[in-house]
Amino acid sequence: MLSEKAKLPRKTRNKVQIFQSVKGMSDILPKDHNWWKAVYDVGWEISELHDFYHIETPILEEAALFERGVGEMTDIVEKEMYVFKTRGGERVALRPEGTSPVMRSYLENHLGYFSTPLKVFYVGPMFRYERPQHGRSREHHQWGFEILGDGDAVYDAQIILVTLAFLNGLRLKEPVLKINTIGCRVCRPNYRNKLKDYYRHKKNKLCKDCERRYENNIFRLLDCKEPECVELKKEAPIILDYLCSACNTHFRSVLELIEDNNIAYEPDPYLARGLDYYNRTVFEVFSPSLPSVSVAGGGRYDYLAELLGARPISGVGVGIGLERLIEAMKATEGYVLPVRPKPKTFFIGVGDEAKKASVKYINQLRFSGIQTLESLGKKSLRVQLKSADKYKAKLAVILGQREVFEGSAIIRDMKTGVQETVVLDKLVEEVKKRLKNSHD
RNA sequence: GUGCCUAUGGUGUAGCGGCAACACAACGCUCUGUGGCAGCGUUAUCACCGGUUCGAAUCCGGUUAGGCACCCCA
Repeated sequence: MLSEKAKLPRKTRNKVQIFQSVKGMSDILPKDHNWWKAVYDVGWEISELHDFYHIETPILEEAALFERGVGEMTDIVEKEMYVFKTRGGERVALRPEGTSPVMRSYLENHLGYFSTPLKVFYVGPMFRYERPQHGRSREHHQWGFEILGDGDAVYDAQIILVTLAFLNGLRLKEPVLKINTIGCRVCRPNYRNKLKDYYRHKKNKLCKDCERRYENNIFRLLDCKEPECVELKKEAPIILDYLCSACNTHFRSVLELIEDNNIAYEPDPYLARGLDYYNRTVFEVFSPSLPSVSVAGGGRYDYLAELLGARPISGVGVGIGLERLIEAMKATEGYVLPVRPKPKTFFIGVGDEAKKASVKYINQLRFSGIQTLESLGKKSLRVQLKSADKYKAKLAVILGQREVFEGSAIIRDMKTGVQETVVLDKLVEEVKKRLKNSHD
């Protein structure tokens, strides 16, 4: 439990305490405007191209939804979920992941009637009470794609394709797709037994953590990095040899489909996922510019609906970590954002009368779809022009007392310094004309 | 939850027991109707509390916060 005593904020100024964001949560700042805009713009465009529809579920859900869906024994639910009681006594949780809420909504709103399979995407914050670290915080944002209502391998492939299309649309270089299958409830227990058999007499050679994993989560033992465990792993049975024929066929189909689309992938027989609802296909995507953590992870979850107490409904989906994605974009050498900013117009008003008129004409320009900046709080023409330069405006409109009196305005091309006087009432079309002629 | 490291203007750093310095950013002025340059100015009781000392940003202890690794994950 957290201490009841309020913790002192770190920063103090003249003995006044300054608040800071709670541990592990950070602000998305104006300086990153273009990065987030690129992600949202590309995300929406790709989603529509791939026939995914928007869905948003509440950030708060009944805690039991995740306990049953994600699994009570998983780390996410056991030690990372924000759970609390509301004033009315309901036990709720900040969502740690997006798939269970989407399935809840599917069942509650009978979304199968909208289309089968249902293809949806969502974007929003997820919360996990973890120790913050590089690439990991207590609040992060995910873009998710889900396909519900059909278990065919073509949908596993489509989830992977839309994920890579998203990354490609953002010009993320050479994403690495790691893929595996974890079988189903027929073949997975079978494989688990084989693994137990293999390690039974080697337990004493494993590292401390893996001794524990042998009992709790034997699959995790396979991606341990301790040298002795890596050595033992070499001879360990791999799941591909123990798949039932249905799972085997399914996995082969998925691989064939992504090969047909020229997607490079790395089979990773040790890839597992930490959520109970997954079966068959699991995958993760890495960026070479951010190799330590995955930017996306997903898989098939044909058991989720049953775990939630409904009839079986197949599903497959992916979560893309947006902070990690943006970090990977930033870390890519020579990276260029895919969205081109529109040319901006800077409006300068000098003198009280002109300032008043400026507000009106700025509003007209904006109404016509022209991004218009200003720093009317500043007095002199020189200083306002300086701002125009700083914000890299394409054009500056100058309105002084003289112009207001004459019913005119000056349009200045910020690059060439060429100025023209135009009729004030035709300002919008004159500005439009000059923006259209520009090539950048 | 375990271990390790760090804390000086808005940002990045210097100072290593004796006057808190530099670069960049922001804002202002030189310059009241014309930007990019230049000069000047403003922005820090050195995270907090306590100890050692004639003297502490500097050494010691505690607190808080942040970072990194493990666990796990987007």
